[in-house]
Amino acid sequence: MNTDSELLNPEWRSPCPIASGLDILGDKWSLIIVRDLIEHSSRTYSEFASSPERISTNILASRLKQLESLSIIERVNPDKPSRNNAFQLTQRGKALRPVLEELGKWSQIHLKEIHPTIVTII
Amino acid sequence: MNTDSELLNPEWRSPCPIASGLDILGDKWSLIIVRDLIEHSSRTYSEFASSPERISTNILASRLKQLESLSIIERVNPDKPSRNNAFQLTQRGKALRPVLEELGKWSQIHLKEIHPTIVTII
DNA sequence: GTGATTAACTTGCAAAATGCAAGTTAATCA
DNA sequence: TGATTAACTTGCATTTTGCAAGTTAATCAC
Repeated sequence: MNTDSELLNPEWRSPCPIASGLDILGDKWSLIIVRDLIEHSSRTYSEFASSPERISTNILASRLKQLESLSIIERVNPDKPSRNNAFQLTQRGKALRPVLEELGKWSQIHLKEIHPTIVTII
Repeated sequence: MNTDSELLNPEWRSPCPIASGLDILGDKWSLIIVRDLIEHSSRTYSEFASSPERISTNILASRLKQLESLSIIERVNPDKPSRNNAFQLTQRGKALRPVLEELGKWSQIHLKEIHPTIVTII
């Protein structure tokens, strides 16, 4: 599990902004969560869990904590109990949209020949 | 290690372009290699290994194979022996530049308060 | 109000990926 | 032609991921 210290000070491999972005977002799941929140604007724990990529619940909990600690996502109702208390993007999280848009565009063009069922949007 | 089958048909979690991009590039190292090639246009194995992020050599070899199998990178001299035979980006690899640019921009703005030594470019 | 349901997690363990140090091989240099 | 070294590979420890099952507390039906 993630300790508070891991959440509050990630380990940075270098001063490079690209490497630093990958230090916190460079894995298979973090940006999937951000994508869900760009598409749906607000999502509960179980809605994330039922996305087609099927993240497992322990990884989901761990990533939500990390993204919240980085102020990329936040609770819709911070003072209410967690049941049905959805997550949403902060301004910082919304600012990731161009990154995902460019990745999506690249994938649509360059993966379609090796990924037969990839979907084209727009 | 990567088998030929893993290299030739990655496992796609879903038809979503963003998820599919992350299926092949969503890890801590693949985009670091692409970044090095955007900065330097051509790099040898040992030059990659001496980047400040210090990728270990087995992971480096594995990622270079995967990126080559995806036609994101290629050998500068495909018919020469591998010693001093550098890698370069293909057109497909060069097309990742906007993804890295957007990630770099985001990181410069949003990580500087939690990453004291992050570098600002431009 | 109370018992059943269920959303939001946590836990335990197996499997896979990563990281480190040391080794191997073959091209080139002196 | 022997020494050097770039480009890997191998073996093993550590960390991360994934799966299945369990726990807890809020809400719903009565």
